[in-house]
Amino acid sequence: MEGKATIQDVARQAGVSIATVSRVINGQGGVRPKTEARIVQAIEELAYIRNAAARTMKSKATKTIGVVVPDISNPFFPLVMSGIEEKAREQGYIAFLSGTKESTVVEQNVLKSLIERGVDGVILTTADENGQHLTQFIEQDIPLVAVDRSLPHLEVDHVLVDNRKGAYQAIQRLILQGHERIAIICGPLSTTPGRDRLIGYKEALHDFHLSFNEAYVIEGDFSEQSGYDAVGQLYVLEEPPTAIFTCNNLMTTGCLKALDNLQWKLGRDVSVIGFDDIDLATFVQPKLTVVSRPMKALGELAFQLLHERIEMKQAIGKRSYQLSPELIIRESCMLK
Amino acid sequence: MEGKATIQDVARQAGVSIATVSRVINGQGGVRPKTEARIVQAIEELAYIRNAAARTMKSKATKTIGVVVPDISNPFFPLVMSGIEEKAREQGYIAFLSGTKESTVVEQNVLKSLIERGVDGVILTTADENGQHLTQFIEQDIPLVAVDRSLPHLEVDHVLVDNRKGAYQAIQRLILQGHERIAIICGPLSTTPGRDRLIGYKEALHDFHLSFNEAYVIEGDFSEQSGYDAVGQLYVLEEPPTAIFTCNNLMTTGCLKALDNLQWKLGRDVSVIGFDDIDLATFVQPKLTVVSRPMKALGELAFQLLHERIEMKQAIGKRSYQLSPELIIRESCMLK
DNA sequence: CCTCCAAATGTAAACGTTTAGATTTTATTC
DNA sequence: GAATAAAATCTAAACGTTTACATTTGGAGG
Repeated sequence: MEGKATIQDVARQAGVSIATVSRVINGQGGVRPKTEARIVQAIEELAYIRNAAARTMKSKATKTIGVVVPDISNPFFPLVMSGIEEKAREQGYIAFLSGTKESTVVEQNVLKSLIERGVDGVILTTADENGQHLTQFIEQDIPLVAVDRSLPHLEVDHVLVDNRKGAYQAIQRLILQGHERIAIICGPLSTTPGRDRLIGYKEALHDFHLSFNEAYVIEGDFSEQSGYDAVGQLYVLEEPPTAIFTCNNLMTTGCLKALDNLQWKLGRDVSVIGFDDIDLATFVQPKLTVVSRPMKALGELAFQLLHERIEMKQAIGKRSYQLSPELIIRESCMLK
Repeated sequence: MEGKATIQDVARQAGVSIATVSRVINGQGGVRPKTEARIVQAIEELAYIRNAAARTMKSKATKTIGVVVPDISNPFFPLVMSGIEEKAREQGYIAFLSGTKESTVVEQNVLKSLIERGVDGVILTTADENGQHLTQFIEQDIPLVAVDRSLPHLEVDHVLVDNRKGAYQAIQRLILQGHERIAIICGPLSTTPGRDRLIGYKEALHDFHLSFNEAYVIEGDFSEQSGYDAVGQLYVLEEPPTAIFTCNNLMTTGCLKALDNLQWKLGRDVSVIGFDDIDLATFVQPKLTVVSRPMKALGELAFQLLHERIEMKQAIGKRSYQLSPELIIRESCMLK
């Protein structure tokens, strides 16, 4: 009774050959009901569980995917992950989750480790959009779906948020409320989301004939600290902005902390619109107006695309989706 | 140049046998530098990546673990996961993450799926502490570590938080501030954390000679909604409590929303202490006093224990850790 | 009670590694 | 330069499946 039972053990116990057992396990039919019953019983008696490694050796597939994100503890990713994981489970897949801490090198190692383990596909929010570190990965042609951050040089599926539009909507709102000095705390311009949200900002200013002022653009790095620091910089300007648009959840958090610290009153002295609808948004007073991304849907769609690619092996062209963010209007922007 | 390169291909290219290649790959030494160089070159030329499935067939180990939690989108778990994942990566492990949606059946399926894939160990926050659904799993004797929720009937390592103490500290604080009508919105009494926090509450009342009042105990289910509803029940009491202790992050969120709705002023009409230091805590006005759990440390310790068990195969006794929570005093409890 | 055919079952090779044990090569000593 | 020991390398057998192909079995029809 030692070590895990194998298909051999089951075959012996049921008095049949391993081929027959295999057929039962895989539900391929062509087995006499009486025989099948014996086999099923043997399986239960021995608590037999099939060995995926051996199975993989023949069939290649592992029914396993990898999910690689820059930062597991950023609330955005667990929400995306939950969408992925749920859909994956429905299809009999199971997902590795790895964080890269925004490091290209770690990302490369993680991907290698995933390839070794034979994942059928990978969903990636890359730490480095230029994507040169991914060549090794691409060579293996394992299906890859980019989420949230694009890989412009790679022929892979994309699931992105329409960042330009989200930012545009936010700025438009602020402008319509009479603001003219609008600052943006944007993400690293080396990333698509960072760049696109800035573009949306500029487009809105342009469309409404407001002038663009360098001083109102602070480039953060998506961290809470950078949001905090940015507010400090804006506050000491000769003409501080009357409205601030923060480009991700963490920087929003930092921004709000800084405002609180500086006694720069949210909703009275300064209007704020944040990116991403975090818990926090409805708890600050006044409640925060935000651009909300459909995070779970992002994950679900990403898995669906990946799954399609895994199933049909023929090459299909690169597909790009841009889900629309939604402006959720609360109370943090006052009329000017 | 098609299909992934195998150790065979490398051997042919380098003009050696597969055994020698294997030795190089695994850094076992006993290979002439010149030979090794040829092999390394061949590996690079062919972009060879070793096949974990085949390797697993011989060595058993997969350098893979499973992490199973009730709810991926509850911020608590990603934080634990980040601790696990980081330590795991350092040791060359990679982790599956699965959510069970608090369902025993899903949990069972997920675990089976993990066993099939040969995980070396599992870190589990179970949906059902009685643990009967885990017998199949235990039979396989795969190392298992229980995190946050205990499995009292199972001989497995535990990494818990001292919930009793955390609750005690919170209630003690409230009592010392002069409160006598203190409510608790606790978790399901079928779970250890649910029960233990209630026990801590009772102990504190007892030690300070306050009488215990059934009406001030509301059993929630750890969901935001249940926290919200609980406050409703407390509010309509003839003698509403002057302080509320909420037993997890989601219920705290629900509680705060309800207070806001009812215009039951936090920190003025009612004091609140929450469990878990969520972002939100520093954003409500007044800032929330909380019992804070060391979530990342929880994950790190869990992996460490698991790793130890995986390494040394000899049976070691069951180990239990209780990490201490910390009372972080802010402004949400006023003197009575 | 044969024949014969389809259905059921069995046999054996392959998947890509690791590794014990056999064999070859190299270096050392006289 | 032969003998020998040590080092390097090779051969081949597993590991637990799946699956093409071979073989057996059970009945229907005569």
